[in-house]
Amino acid sequence: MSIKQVAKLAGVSISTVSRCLNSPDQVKPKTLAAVQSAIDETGYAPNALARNFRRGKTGLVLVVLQSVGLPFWEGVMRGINGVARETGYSILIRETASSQPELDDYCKMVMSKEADGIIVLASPSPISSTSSSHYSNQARRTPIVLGCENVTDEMAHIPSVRVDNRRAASEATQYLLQLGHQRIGFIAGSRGSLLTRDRERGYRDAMKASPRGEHSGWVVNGDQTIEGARRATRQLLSLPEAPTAIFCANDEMAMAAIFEVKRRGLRVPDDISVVGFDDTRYAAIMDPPLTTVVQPTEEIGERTMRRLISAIEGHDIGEAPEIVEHRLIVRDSTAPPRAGEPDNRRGQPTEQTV
Amino acid sequence: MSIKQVAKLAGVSISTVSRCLNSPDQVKPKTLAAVQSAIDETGYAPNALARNFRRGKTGLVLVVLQSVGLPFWEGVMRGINGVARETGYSILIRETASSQPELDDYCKMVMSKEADGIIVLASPSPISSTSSSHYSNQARRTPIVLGCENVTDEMAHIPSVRVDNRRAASEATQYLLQLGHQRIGFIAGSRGSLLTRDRERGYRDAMKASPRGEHSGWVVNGDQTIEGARRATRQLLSLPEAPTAIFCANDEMAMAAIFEVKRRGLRVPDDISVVGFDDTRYAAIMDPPLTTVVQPTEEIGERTMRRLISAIEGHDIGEAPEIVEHRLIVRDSTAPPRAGEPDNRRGQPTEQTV
DNA sequence: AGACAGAATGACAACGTTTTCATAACGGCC
DNA sequence: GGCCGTTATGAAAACGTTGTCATTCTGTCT
Repeated sequence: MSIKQVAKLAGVSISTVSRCLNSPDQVKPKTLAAVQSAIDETGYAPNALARNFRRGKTGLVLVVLQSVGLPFWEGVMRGINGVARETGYSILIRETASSQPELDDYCKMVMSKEADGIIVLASPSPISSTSSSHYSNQARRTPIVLGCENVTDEMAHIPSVRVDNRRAASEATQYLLQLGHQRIGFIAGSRGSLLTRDRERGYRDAMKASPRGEHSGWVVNGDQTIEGARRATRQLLSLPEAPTAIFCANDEMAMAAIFEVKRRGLRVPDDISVVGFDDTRYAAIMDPPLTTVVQPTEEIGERTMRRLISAIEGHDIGEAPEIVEHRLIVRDSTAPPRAGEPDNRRGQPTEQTV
Repeated sequence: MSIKQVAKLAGVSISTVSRCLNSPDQVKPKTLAAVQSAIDETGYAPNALARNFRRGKTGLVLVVLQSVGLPFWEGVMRGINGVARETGYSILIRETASSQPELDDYCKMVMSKEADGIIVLASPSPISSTSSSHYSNQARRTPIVLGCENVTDEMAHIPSVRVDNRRAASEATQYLLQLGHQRIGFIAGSRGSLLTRDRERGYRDAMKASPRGEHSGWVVNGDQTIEGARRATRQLLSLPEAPTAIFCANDEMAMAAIFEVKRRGLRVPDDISVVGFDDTRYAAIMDPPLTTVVQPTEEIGERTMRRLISAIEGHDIGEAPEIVEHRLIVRDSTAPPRAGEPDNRRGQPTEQTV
């Protein structure tokens, strides 16, 4: 079942068989047919291991994400996969959820030819504080692109494809301000992530520009989790002057926020408006359907992958982020604040606080 | 940066360097140290391509799933990943969402040494009608395990790890019957999938065993999609005698069903009870929190992976499915039917029907 | 000291491709 | 028919590792 048997059976040399597979136009039709039938007869399948070894390429792209199963990545992965199929790459997945290796470890996988390049979609702690210089050296030579820049500061110089998180968040906040909200809370994601910090900055930009100025007390850490966002929401709702609107750094936390708001007996959007970020597949069928910032996820995936491939092929792709367009999609989770101030102590939780 | 340079620098042969890496105890401490420092100096990283080629193993497991981003697979993938890390395998992802290759194509990837084995988590059209015999031959030699058996009939004999979908669905239906519901609708998944058919069978088992007998008209195809489930729900709600409870083949469709029920102005569970299947990460924070069947997803992932590895190592793993325990978790989306029949024409849609 | 067992190391083949280079076949032209 | 320019094919090296086998070294025992 190696190329040698096929060659013998077809009565040609192994070079010819190889040529039949890789550049059939260089071989005479008659021999091509002979080889083809020998291949059919033996059921020969080229050994990818040998080929890749010889070529010095794995044909693999390492995709690092927090966890499979987070709806946001659906579109991004679709984009990546589309380009992968088109270009012959396969996708190696590594989840950071359980263990949290450093970026260096991923770069080593490229050095040791376990993959040709890296796409980082999420990485809670991608880099140790001690090895940052080493990392830089390593990463500079390694084809690597960030999708959505959901990463920490130290990686800020690595090429990325993403929306302008800061502007998007600013616009979403402005939208709430225009509706008439003045007390707007922000539920941030995980501490380390640039993406989250950018969104927080956008929120602050908009708040600062508003007549009421900045309300730094209204930024609460939701920790990028459902539980964290619920906790954050409870915090916001128990403030002496509770916000009339909550902007969440992603849809999942918005879902959690809405859940908590309702548990207090408050209504969305009547008592509290909620805005999310991402427009995941469930945003439109939530109750109420969620006003949120939509990112062109598939495009992000595609462009991330193309940029990475370009880097793998040795081109200089620079450091500048590629910015794609976002858009605020208004659904039913937002409304002007009520004339009378919402009384956030009115409702009782319908369930024990976890 | 190959083993040769290291050998030269350390003043030893390449065999010794190789031994230092693979069985350090067979080499004298002094030479080990010399080699180690040579490795450090050169920054040498073993070429995985060459090693795998030599060993004839890819160290890769192909995981086929419908789409990254579907919450259900989160736990399963975590289980798979845990075992993978422990055993040194990496995970190759292939999504069937966009293109739908046949199972044969995946088997070919194993034959051509692109992966060592296959885990099928979902596959809408895994096998062409024409090549089933060929497939069987191929698949019988190929290490392959199904997780959750979300697959078509022709693959029924392939080893799998899953819950007893039929019994689980039957029990969930029985629960609704015990609550007092008589008219219970079922929203099925995609046509081809065994898993879905098993759940439907379980539903029918329970309905047949109940005094009211079977109501085959109440099985509607939800197509495993949000849109499909919404359509199915609308269908059920416009029946002359609309059901007072709806059992959905998965949580996502249950979310969609609840959304449609509410759009009609009906309440869950007051007017209509809804039961899901899977207990995804959003089930508990839906409005109302969803009564659903929970599967031990992480355990499924783990056992699937272990079974596959066993097959890869040449052991006979048989054909019998490994069954893991399910459990109905009751939340707030289910309640006894109201004394008075719900009037399902009362409410008006609050939004255009899509 | 010599011999010998055992440990440590080295030389080299092998894995299955691709690719370069040289050779052989081919076809057209004088 | 011989010559030449193409085109088609074959021989062999190379990719970097592992593993087998033979060899050398080390230390211990007589």
